[in-house]
Amino acid sequence: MSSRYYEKKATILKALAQPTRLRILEMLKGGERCVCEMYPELGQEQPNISKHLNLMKQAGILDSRKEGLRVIYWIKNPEVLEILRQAEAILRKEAEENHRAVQVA
Amino acid sequence: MSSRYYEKKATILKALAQPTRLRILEMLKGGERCVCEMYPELGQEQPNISKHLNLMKQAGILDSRKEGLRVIYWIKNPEVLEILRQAEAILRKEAEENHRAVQVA
DNA sequence: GGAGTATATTCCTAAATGAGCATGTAGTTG
DNA sequence: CAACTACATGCTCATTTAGGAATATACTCC
Repeated sequence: MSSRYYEKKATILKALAQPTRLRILEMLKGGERCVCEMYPELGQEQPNISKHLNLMKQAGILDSRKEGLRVIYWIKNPEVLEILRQAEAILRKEAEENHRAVQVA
Repeated sequence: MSSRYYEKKATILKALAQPTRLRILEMLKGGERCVCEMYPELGQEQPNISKHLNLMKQAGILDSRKEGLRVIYWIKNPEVLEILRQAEAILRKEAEENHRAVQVA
């Protein structure tokens, strides 16, 4: 596989691998949202959230449309949800492991 | 969800979101490997590969054991493979989209 | 068309990241 | 136990990243 291939794949995963962006995705799981709804709930500056949204859009994870003054974003690829589910599964397994480790000790 | 939760989830995804590490995972798909086999094939310095391996181990993605002088690494959680598959699916969809866009233009 | 609202872009800074190089450490073998 | 092999760790540097603040742009409504 070409170097470009791995870079593109990394770009997609990198777009998911950030706490604020994971929160945004969590919100968008429930359906599309405008920026104005998201940044207050996230407790961050509007420009910061816009940048995260744009980054994910560039990575092919989100899509958006303009609606009057507002811009509505949504999750473009359902595969993203599956990736998040698998990451959660790994987290759960680790938590169980640590739990056992404590009991053994 | 707590801030810590999103950080942990991001840590797992971040561990995957890097070209060299994706290459390593590609190699480990085929079964466990020692460091000595991997770094020459990847064309990178041994310390660099060791650091990537350790990072993924800390993130709960890989596990390792010592065998004589060598250290053998393998993919600990099969969920990782599913994440990679989903990322590839997104890549394929994007490629198709771009292909259509070119034809339309 | 001017005020107001929603979003995007730019600039700046601190922190994190990835790579190479030098060195340390653990295990093997003569 | 000395030389050697396989890895890991530490240091340095260039680059990337995330956030805030200021500013620009797009759209609406009077």
